[in-house]
Amino acid sequence: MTGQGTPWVERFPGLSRLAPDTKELLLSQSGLVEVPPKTVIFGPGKSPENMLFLLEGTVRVQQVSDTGREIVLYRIHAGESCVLTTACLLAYEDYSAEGIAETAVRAVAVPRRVFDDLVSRSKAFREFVFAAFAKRITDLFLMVDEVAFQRMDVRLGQRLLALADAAGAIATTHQKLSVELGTAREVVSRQLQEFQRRGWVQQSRGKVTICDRPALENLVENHG
Amino acid sequence: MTGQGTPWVERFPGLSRLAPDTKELLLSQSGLVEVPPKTVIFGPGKSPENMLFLLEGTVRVQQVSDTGREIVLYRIHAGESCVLTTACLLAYEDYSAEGIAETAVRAVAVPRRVFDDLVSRSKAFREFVFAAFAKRITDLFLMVDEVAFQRMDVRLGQRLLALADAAGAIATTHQKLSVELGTAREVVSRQLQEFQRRGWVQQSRGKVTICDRPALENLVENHG
DNA sequence: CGGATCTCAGTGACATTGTCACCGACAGCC
DNA sequence: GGCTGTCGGTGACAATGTCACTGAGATCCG
Repeated sequence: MTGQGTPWVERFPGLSRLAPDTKELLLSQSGLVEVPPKTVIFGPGKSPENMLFLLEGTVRVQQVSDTGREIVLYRIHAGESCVLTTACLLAYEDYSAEGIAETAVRAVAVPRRVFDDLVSRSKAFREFVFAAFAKRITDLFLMVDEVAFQRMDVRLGQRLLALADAAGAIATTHQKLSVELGTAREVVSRQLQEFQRRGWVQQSRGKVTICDRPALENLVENHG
Repeated sequence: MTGQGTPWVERFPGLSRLAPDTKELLLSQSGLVEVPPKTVIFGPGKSPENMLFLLEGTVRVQQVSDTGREIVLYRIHAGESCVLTTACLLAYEDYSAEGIAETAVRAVAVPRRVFDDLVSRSKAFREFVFAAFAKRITDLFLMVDEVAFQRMDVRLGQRLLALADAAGAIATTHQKLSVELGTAREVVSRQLQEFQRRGWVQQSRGKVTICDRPALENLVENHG
């Protein structure tokens, strides 16, 4: 898997510091995988057998409740790894989270055996792995905090700002936004109407456009 | 730290499988710590420098929101380790979780250097560590699910059942129960009144007693 | 003992959010 | 054109969160 040009390990901030022989091992023992958008990469009844390192695209990880409702837990972007989710799934069978390719995804698959070998040999690799775990766990702490204590309008404002492109446009439905926040569609509709009434956003079918970004930012900053 | 009788590593399900020399290393390079109840073991502005393995007692980990509200994230019991929380705190300074000794706690402290050495050398130790991470993360997934989607009466019922002793007694205040669930005291008071009205619990100052355990279990099972 | 003070729990009014049932508007597809 | 599915709007109601206030026990100390 030594591609032309810069090898992929250089694109991972934490991995570029690996020793040359470790990089070589990682490069030679891994394989490239590509999946189309909307592929379910892992989920109930579908465990991954490899650790993935994302080169391109994003993977959305969401929890599906037995009540049928859903909430987005986090996303894995290019330059990040799936190690922790994968590790969880390997250790515990009774999970209910699923990972879905939001875009076309290119990733490097590292077999479990190679992963374990690398953790054993390389201190830099260990630091990469533990940093990924740590980041994920602190993010989940903040997630719990947000879901438990933050007002809906603030959370919606946050997501709109995070999902908007440079022009302030967001191509999504109220339904999808409600899954982002783990709430009901009607709640999103009501909040967006209120935002529109205040002149902060414009709506059309399947699309939301931010008109007054500073106003939304102010809402988020002052959390109410 | 080679105590009399069985060494402490034998009390950890995942560690008893370590190779003899690894156990020896762990035993010789670690120290015993004891802290009184209510000690803040880690928290904002107080990073721990060691990984802890709990021999006795429990540690409560809770998130403190900037709004002043709190929620219990999980507990660490005897036979479990603090590795992941510790790892997080070492990696990220801007956390807002804190760990508090609920009881008197006896624990073994393993320096970071020794921890890293063990991860490098022992496959069994790696499995122990990754299993701990995996368990914690899947638990946090479920926690998010519960906070986002579960009804308050069901969640309160769960906690009452979990916290009650054999006689069904729970020595706690409504305030403390509200922190367990991340809600307001008034909400707990109202729910407990409803439970009492139905004859499921008895209340007195600083104490709740379960009278009809099957009824509560039924509430929890049928989640409504 | 009596009073000051604190914690604990109860209450009502109200705001926010979740649930349910239903409706019409729009887009794609024969 | 009509059929069908998705998308979004609406009103009524239930559940939960917020606020201000109350009194009942516990503790402390004079």
